[in-house]
Amino acid sequence: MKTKDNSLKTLEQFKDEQYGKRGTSKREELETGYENFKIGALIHEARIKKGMTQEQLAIKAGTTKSYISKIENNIKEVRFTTLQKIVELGLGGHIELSIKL
Amino acid sequence: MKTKDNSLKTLEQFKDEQYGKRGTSKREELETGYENFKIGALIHEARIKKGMTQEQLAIKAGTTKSYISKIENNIKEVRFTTLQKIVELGLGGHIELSIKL
DNA sequence: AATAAAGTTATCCGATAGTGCAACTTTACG
DNA sequence: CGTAAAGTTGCACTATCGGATAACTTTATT
Repeated sequence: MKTKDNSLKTLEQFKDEQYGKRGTSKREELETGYENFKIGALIHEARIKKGMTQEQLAIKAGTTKSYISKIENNIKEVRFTTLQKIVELGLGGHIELSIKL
Repeated sequence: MKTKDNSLKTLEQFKDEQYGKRGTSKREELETGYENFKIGALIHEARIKKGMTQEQLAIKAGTTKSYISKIENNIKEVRFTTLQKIVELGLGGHIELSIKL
């Protein structure tokens, strides 16, 4: 459970909660890395917007709720096709991706 | 060199761009994006637009040209963070990704 | 035609994505 | 409060990504 009132978090709030409390210095990694956190935060945000639980999303996407949790918290890396599977099958949406040069 | 159609530069054209004129880059407006896409084609197109070889891209991105080739031909799956690494470090660009519900 | 650059393909193998189960914690709600 | 739903975490396991190297084919240039 993320919020008490069903409202969406900002990305900063999400980062604070997920990475600020552990004591591990993953925070610096967030700022200088490849912005991996965006994936988990994006999926989380999209799922909440659809009003789905992790388990509902997992079943639709053909995976497990534990895996969804790990992805949303950036514990596991995601293969790109897996990301597409979760978004398209699970959330009923689609990914728009562009490479800006 | 893959084909002799217009999408690929000759070696001389490439050298002109890379080592010749170091003036203002006119590539900033380049963008490669799809909704229904094969990730390999996306990377390939972006690489050609930057006038880079697979090997140059590989070195910049911290990988090998054989891996770049396999990705462009959709032989290997790509981890999302690897995709970011290739685009940001290798191509000097960035990914814009959004989930449409 | 010869040579070199660019790209493809093959193979090995350590690292890790992803599965599945289960126990645990946190939150929601009567 | 007590219960259940939602979410988190851990562990063992399998599939495969991805690094490294090298041989090979295709294309470009002289």
